[in-house]
Amino acid sequence: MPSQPTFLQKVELVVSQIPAGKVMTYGQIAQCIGEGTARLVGMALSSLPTGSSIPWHRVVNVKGGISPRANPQSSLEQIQRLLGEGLQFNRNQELDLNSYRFKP
DNA sequence: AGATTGACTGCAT
DNA sequence: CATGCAGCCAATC
Repeated sequence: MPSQPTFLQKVELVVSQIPAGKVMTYGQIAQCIGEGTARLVGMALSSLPTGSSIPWHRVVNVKGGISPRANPQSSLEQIQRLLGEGLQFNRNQELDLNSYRFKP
């Protein structure tokens, strides 16, 4: 009998619901879960193991861009994956949330 | 067990 | 418009 789901697992559940070509902000995910805050979402994703089946690359900050992180190589990978899904970055290296934000 | 950290966000200056 | 600070709370040491 499994124990109660951790916050991390709740985040994984919501993130896995994001369709390709769309993105969600940290705060939006926290609100969708109904518990925690944007920071907790970011921390949860930081603890995800490499090769996770979770589309964590579809999670961006409220600006539609990639937040600065401990491992810059990972942010680059996130951009590459989003480009591969057909999203387009503007000259500020940010996405247009008015078009790409996933609205449940 | 308690202290520190951090992939955020909004408001103030 | 840029920069600073406070609040949020699980995960980690």
